[in-house]
Amino acid sequence: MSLRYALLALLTAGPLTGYDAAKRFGGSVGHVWHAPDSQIYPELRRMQKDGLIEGEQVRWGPRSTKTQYSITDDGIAAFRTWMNTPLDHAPERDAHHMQAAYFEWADPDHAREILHKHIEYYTTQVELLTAVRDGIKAGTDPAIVRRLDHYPQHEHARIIAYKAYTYDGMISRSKAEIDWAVKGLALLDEMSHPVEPSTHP
Amino acid sequence: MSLRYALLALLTAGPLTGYDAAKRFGGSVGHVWHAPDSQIYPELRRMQKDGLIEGEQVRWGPRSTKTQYSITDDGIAAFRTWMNTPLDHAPERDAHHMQAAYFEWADPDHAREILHKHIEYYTTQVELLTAVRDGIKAGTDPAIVRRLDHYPQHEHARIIAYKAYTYDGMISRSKAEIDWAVKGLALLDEMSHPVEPSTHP
DNA sequence: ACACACTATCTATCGATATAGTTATTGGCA
DNA sequence: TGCCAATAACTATATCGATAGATAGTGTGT
Repeated sequence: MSLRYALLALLTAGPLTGYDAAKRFGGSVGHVWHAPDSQIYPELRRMQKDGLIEGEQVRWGPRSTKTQYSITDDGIAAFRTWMNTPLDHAPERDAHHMQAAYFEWADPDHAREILHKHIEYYTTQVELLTAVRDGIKAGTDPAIVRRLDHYPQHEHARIIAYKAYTYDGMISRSKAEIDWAVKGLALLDEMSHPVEPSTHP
Repeated sequence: MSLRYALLALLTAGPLTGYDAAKRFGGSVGHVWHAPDSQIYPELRRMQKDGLIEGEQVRWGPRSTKTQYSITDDGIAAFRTWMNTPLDHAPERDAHHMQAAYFEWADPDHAREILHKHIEYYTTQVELLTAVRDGIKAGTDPAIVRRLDHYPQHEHARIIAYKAYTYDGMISRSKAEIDWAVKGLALLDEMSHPVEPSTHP
């Protein structure tokens, strides 16, 4: 169900084609919510059927059209309702942490490689997320620019603050993953080469 | 595919029925990997068909039997291979952070409730995870006791250390979620009631 | 003898995701 | 003019996962 609300959220910043939405989910918004186009097109049609959005054929070059979707009043109401509803917490399903729990089954070098990949991945994430957050705060991120255009000045600070807040959370989480993996490398060292006997008197 | 390896991991500590596995995923192991029984029974049959596990009919009371599965050599090899393989990182899909990004659409009181629920959930998680981790370290957790029984003494320290390490990671993550939500409450306060004009001279 | 909670297994269905395509058009560049 | 990347839209398939059941035997207590 969340894809639906992710799409409604995008549409509160103005009309989009399915292709536009797919691009967003592949770009900056995709760091919080990702979806492939094969999910987006059918979902948009379902949402139109449910009256949450309207599709309009707009010109695309001289001899073709594309479908541009706009949020309806019903869509806005549904989005507002969802925004006021606490979400359930999905049961954990974390393959990376599960794998680490059984490192005694891995070669130490492979375990190290696994943790290095983890660090690498989240280091990239931190960079990407930080860039997006800074772009949001500076008002240069294209998505936020487009959004602010649709809202009065006095709401801009709030809109920016909540988005930056979300990205701050994602950044903290990524940094926590890096810290965890670094600790794991130390643990692997500790468990691999035997402890030197103490030379204390 | 990860359910398969989660099941193999469980089976490296001894044979299990589908019901046993379902109980584990509902219990302490379930904090890292959860699966409903409706997924477990068919997956076990597929794994048997693939030669990773063997099923044996064992007596259950005077007039019934149950199927107990044991890991095969092929299963051990497959698990070891997986344990040496870095996993892909799934694209983000975080409804809670996404929702927070659009808090300007929520009533401030509802947004606060949402964050309070978040704090409540992860506070419970921290308690549960800490209890499990301490039980692992103390060697009282039933799952770890059963596992250690199957392995020589000199491996016990490693087995315990990696499992405690995993739970430490989950605990840190849960605490990070709590911190994030607490910051969110402060932000909501800041954004809701207007800043008093400074009375500085 | 019966109630009842627990153990054990299995099925059906729906929606969500991942993967991998196909088809066609546009707009810019060589 | 022809090529090509990007745009646009859609399809097909498979697996995953959530939810809600059905069915039946076991062990305990009354």
